[in-house]
Amino acid sequence: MLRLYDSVAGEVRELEMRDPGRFTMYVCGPTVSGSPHLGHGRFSLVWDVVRRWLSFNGIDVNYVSNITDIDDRIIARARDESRSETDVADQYEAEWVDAMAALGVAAPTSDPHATAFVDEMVALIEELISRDVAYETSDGVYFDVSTVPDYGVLAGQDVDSLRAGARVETVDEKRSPLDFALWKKVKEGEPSWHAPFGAGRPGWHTECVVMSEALLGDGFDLHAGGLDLKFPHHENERAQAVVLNKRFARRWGHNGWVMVGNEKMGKSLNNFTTLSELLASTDQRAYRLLVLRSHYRSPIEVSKVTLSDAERALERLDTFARRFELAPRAGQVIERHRDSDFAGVGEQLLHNVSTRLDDDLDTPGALSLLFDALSSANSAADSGEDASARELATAVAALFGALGLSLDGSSDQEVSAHTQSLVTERDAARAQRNWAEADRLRDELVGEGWIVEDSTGGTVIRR
RNA sequence: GGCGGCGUGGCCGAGCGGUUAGGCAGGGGCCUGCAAAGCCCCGUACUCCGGUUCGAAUCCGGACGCCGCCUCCA
Repeated sequence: MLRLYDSVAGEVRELEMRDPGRFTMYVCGPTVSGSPHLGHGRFSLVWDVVRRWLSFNGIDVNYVSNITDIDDRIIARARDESRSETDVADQYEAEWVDAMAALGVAAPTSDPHATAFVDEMVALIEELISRDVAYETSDGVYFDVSTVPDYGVLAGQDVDSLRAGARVETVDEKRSPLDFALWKKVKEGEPSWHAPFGAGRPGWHTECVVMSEALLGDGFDLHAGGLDLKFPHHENERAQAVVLNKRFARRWGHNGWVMVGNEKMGKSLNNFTTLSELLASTDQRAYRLLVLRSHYRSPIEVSKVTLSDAERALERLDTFARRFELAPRAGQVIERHRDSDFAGVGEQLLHNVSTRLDDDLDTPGALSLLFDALSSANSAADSGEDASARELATAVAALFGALGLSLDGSSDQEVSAHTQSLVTERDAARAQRNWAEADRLRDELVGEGWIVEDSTGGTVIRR
């Protein structure tokens, strides 16, 4: 079973399942107030890999990831652009869905929208008020963090030190600067929902508690997201649940940032590359490979250099797939372990890779094994050991598939009659050892954009 | 101010006390008519200074540099 670093325990722990064989995970999704960027891509890819790995191992994964479709920034943009909040949210949700599909991120089992759960949020807030852990002010309802004994576990600090560093002035009626909004009362021109404590909209932290509990039930197995959500978002979610004696999430996982020139990429720094920009200019698999190449908790540097680096590695993988005609195995959505993919030396590879991945998702370690195996398979094939070469190659492809990376072994291209005749002529020239003519024909093919390679079967071309 | 993280060879990036990470780029070689692909070999690496140890990139202490969280952010 997969072991992952748990942010509350502060150590790597084996995941546990509330219901054996069925894994429940909640990943905080995007606020659809703008175009998704590389940071969104990273968290999606990381947790997609976790999901795929569990699934590959025969576990049914219930993967919930929300869409926050009401929020201050959505309202601000709607106002700036003189359109409705719904319009803004719909546009960026559509962009989100497209980007996820392009990245090969499997669609969530459920994708709850915050606006569809407002009634449940209101009910939760009422309960928190009745328990006297939340209080109303003139502009909203706030959660009193002093009522949660271990508030700060995720931040790794106690309440006093958090309070000391708080950069928010206590100019309102909040009891503590750390208290956070459960409900924001409506202001002029804002969308709102009715509530006993005044019309308004839910706070972000309340949304995820309600949606995760509603769809996965209490004590679900893993709550994950980007490191920047650890505090205060996840801390605050947890506070609301814990104060009501709920177990909430059994494990908490956080992935590292995307860095841009030594700075964290983020909305506040306005230094982000959108996913559509990325996907328009690179192989769609390049970012996934980049993400897999570093540990999920480490920061990653995404640049033109690291991306093109990944693209070259993909070319090598595709060449490999072509050599072993692995195309039929490519591009499957959620792979399940199949014994037929892992025979002989391939089974050994599966074992070794599993050991790495189960150890806090050591994808860099797994990749190094896969690349080693790739070389070994090529080597075996070079020396005519076809059986073991094929065992390895099949396993390599299946394991890349398990990580969501499909190898493109396709070679069928549209070849015009003219191009085909050049190929035929070249083979004839080569048969006559007329190298000058063969080279001239090769140059002509290359001039048309083909990559030309000689094989035992003659000239092979591809784009 | 509080808390946390990082500093590895040209670049990216693993490493959690002793043995090859891996990728990309570069050099040499094998194979090939020449290429391409593939395979093999190679590189000045662990910020610095102390310490622990038979042995440290890896543990401890210190210095320097960098980043993040404590506010919306994946």
